[in-house]
Amino acid sequence: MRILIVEDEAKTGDYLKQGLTEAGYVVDLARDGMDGLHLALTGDYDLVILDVMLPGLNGWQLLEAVRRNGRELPVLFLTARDQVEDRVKGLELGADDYLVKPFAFAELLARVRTLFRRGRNGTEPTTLTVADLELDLLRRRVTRSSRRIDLTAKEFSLLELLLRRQGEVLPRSLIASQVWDMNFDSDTNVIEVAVRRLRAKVDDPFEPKLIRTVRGMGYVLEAPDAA
Amino acid sequence: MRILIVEDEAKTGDYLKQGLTEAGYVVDLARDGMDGLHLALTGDYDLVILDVMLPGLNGWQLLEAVRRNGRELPVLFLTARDQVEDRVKGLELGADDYLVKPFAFAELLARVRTLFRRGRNGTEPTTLTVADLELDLLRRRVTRSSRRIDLTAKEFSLLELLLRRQGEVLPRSLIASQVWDMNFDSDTNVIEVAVRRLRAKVDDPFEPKLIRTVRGMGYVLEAPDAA
DNA sequence: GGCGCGCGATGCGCATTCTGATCGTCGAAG
DNA sequence: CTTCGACGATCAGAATGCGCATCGCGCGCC
Repeated sequence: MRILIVEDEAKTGDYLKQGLTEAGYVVDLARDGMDGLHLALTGDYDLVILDVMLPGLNGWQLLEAVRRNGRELPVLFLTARDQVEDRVKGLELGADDYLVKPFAFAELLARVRTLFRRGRNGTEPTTLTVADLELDLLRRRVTRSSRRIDLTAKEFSLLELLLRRQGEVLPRSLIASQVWDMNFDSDTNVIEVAVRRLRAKVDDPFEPKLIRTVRGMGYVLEAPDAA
Repeated sequence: MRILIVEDEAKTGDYLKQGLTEAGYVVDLARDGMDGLHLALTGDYDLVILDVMLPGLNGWQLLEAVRRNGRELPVLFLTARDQVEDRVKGLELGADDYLVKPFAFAELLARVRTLFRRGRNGTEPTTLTVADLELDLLRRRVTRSSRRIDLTAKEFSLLELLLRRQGEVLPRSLIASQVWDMNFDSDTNVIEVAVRRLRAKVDDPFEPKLIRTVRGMGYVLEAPDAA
């Protein structure tokens, strides 16, 4: 299992390389976009981890070049929190997943493993679903009962979090730190409002309701079973 | 479940140690970075709680050293509010979560439990049971005899504590500090009231009664079998 | 430069929790 | 066996604080 990391920031790059090596992968590290592209085209990698901000050639330019060469290489994007636009671009270009910096290493590892699984079984669609609700990470599209739903960036991000951890009650502090980059100032209710808007789009026109409020605790997304 | 706390400030350290011990964990406390590192590498811990500001060796240096030794140890960072930079560094180094000081103890406890669930993948169970009573931590749901019971936040928290320490007689002072964030003012009877409400939901409609009062001592939850 | 849409802040209603008073019960001692 | 003291149980009203709907600003797009 060979992984190529393209990351210019030395500290992060070394850290990633070390961690993934310890996890049992063979890892190469390129420090800029041109090196990265060269390695990606010549080396025989099973996965590329790609920083968006790179000197020389940025992440999605690199990805574009790789795709033009007809490579099916799975790509995992790393983006800073304020580069959502880039992230979207990357996904449209055929990145298979992305991770917002800063991230927990365990999270990265999990994504990497998922990508490998996918790679072997042929390309599975990168979608998250619950009941008749479906979220397509690549196309950034949401449907429910086959009806297309348009979401804003925040709404999408929130729904994505809820879907990734479906069945779990997510405390507001967690949501705040994941979807916004704030350390929960309790004197704001942005979260409630965001949930309200999300519900208006994905729950109000449909049955059953998937987003449940757990008073004093947070929110869960789940298919309400009997009992 | 063994936890290592590395914290130089005596007050905070003692407070954490006491609280986590009462919650049922085995806790060691190191007062500086070098001690902490030594313990982290030699002791067999399931989680490290790490202050960023430490004499000798700071939090992320310690973390880096641990990672270099190939340890998969889950790490929870404690950072002051104005040390967001440090926090980011910590996360890049593979911290699994962070908490901004000052924090509510309940918040810490919740994070610790989440880390156990995720890190060890089920070492810490996601559901607690006694007799036909079942409590699902992730979904925050309670059932008895397969009948769904809706609990409020406080009720849930209280029942969770009783279940985690089932068979033990829990003094009121302990309950007060774990479920409420207070140091027992004896001139209130909130606990009795809360126990009453909880009993009304989980014991009154069922047999056998699981919550028992031990006069002069506190409360126990247990299945009243022979003995 | 105007317009529209997405975002975050303010004020209300209600579930939940606490307060305080009273009643019940357990245990010990006369 | 009876009585008394103390601790715990219970109840109803009060207060807290949470979650929701509405409102106005501001950014981005045309």
